[in-house]
Amino acid sequence: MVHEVLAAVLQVRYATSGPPTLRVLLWRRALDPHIGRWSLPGGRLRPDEDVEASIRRQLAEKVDVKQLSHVEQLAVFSAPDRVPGPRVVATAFLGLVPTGVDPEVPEDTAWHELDALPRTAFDHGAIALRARDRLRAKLCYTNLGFALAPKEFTVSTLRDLYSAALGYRVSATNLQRVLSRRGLLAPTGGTAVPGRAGGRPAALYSFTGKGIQVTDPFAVFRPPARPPRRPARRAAPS
Amino acid sequence: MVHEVLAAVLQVRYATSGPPTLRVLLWRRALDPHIGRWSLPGGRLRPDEDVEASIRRQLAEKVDVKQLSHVEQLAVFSAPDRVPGPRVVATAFLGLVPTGVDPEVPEDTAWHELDALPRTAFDHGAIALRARDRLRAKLCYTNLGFALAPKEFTVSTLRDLYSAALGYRVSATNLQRVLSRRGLLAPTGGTAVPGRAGGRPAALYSFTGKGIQVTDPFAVFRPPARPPRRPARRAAPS
DNA sequence: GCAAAAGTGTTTTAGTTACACCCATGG
DNA sequence: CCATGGGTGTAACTAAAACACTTTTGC
Repeated sequence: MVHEVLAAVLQVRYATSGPPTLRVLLWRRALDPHIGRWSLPGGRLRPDEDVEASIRRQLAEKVDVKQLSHVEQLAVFSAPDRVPGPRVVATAFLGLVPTGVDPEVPEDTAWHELDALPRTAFDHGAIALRARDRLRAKLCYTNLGFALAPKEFTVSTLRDLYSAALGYRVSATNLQRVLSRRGLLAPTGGTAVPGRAGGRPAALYSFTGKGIQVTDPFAVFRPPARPPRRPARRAAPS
Repeated sequence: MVHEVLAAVLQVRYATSGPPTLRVLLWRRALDPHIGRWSLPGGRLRPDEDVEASIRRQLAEKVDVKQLSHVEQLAVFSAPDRVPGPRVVATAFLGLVPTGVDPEVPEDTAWHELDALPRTAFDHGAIALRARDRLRAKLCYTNLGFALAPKEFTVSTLRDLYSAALGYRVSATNLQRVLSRRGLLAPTGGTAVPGRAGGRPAALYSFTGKGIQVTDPFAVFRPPARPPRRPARRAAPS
C-alpha cells in the first residue's frame, strides 16, 4: 500500500481588481490518470520521515518552506477507489502562507479561488474545501490570523484578510476590539501612509505570538476558574 | 508500508464507589514487542475498506458495533520509529460508548481510567489522551453529549457524565439551561424514582438528535446573520 | 472646507454563571 | 415535619455587535 501526503496550501491574495480572495495552490497533472486536471501538491511518504516532515519536504519544491506560516493535519482520505489503480491512502494537510509573500511557483502551478475551483483530480477538490472549513473554524477561536497576515498590517488590511477567509464582511471596529482584548494585537508604533483619497493614517499592528494557540477554548461549560466573587455573604441570624 | 487503525474507545463508567470516571478500553498485548503492556484495539487496514470501516470492523470483535454511539478520526501517527520493526503508520480514532451499556469484552481487555493510565505500548497512551482532549473540546461546542448518555437520563446523571468527561464539576442547573436553550434536550415525560434518601423525583430527558452537530459554531466573528435591528432610525433634520 | 478613512466611546444585546428560593418525595 | 435532592426564577456578569461620533489625512 502506498501512503501519500497532500497539502491544501491557502493564501489570501489580492487580485488586480476587486477584494482579495482565499486561494489554494494547485498543480496541473502531467501524468495519465486525470491528466490535465488540477491537483494538490504532495507525494509519497518516505520511510525515514513522518507525515509532517514529508509534506514540508514536498512543498519545498513549490513554496519556500520558510514562507509557510502554519501546517496542520486535516484528515486521512482512504476510500479504496479514491484513485484508480493500486491503492493510495492520503494524509491531507492544511498549509497557510501569509498575504503579501508571492512565492516563486513552477510553471504548472497556480493559485485558484476556493469559491470557483476548477475540475480537480481525484478527491482533491473535497480536500481543499475541508481545508477551507478548518481555517474558517479556527480563525474564530484561535489566533490563526497570524498565519494569514504579514508581519505588520493595519486593522483595515486585517479586516480584508478575515473577510476573504471567512467569506463574509467583518467589521474592522469589532475585529480590533476582539483581538485586542485577547491580547493578540500589539501596535508597532508605525503608521501607514494614507491612499490618494486621503484619510487618517492607519496605525500598524503585529500579532504578539507566532505559534497557534486557542484563545476561546470554552464556549460554554467553563471550568469554575475563579474563586467566588463575594466571599461568604450569607448572614447568620442567631 | 503497513497502515493500521487504532481506536481510543471512551466511556464514562460508574465504579462500585465514588463518582463515575472517564475510561478507555485497553487490551493487553500477547505478542512480543511490548508484550504485556496495554494497547489500543485495532489492526491492519484491509485493501477493500476505508479507515473508518476498518476500525468499525476491528472493534466489532471487542465491542458490539451498535453500541458505538460515535466514531471520528483523530489524527495520523507516523513517526518512523513509533513501533519497532517494519514501519507502521496509524490512523487513530475516537470512539464513544454510552454510559450504562456494559459490552462483553474479551478476557484480555479492560477499562482504564484516563487519569491513571497504566504503562502502554508504543504511543498508545498519547493517542488515548488526544482522544480525551478531543472529547472535552467537542462536549463544549457540539451536542456530543448524546454519545455519552443513555437513551433516557436525569439532569443529575447528565451532570455526572459531563463532570467525569470534562474533569471538573459542572452545575446541573446551568447544564440544563444551556442544553435546553440549544434545543438539545427533550423531556420524555417519565420520572425517575427517588433514592432511599428521598428527594423530588427527577424528570427524564433524552437528546433530540442522534448525529453530531455543531451547536456553537462561532465563538466570535459571527457572520452578520440578522438584518438590522432598528429599521432606519436616523432623524432627518433640516 | 470637505470627503475619506481610522479609531474611540457608548449603548444594546445575548448568553452564561451565580444564587436564592420553591417543589416533591422518603422516612 | 424535615432532610434530601430536583427544579425554577432572577440577578449579576461578561463579551461581542451595533452605531454614533471624533480624529487625521489628501485634495
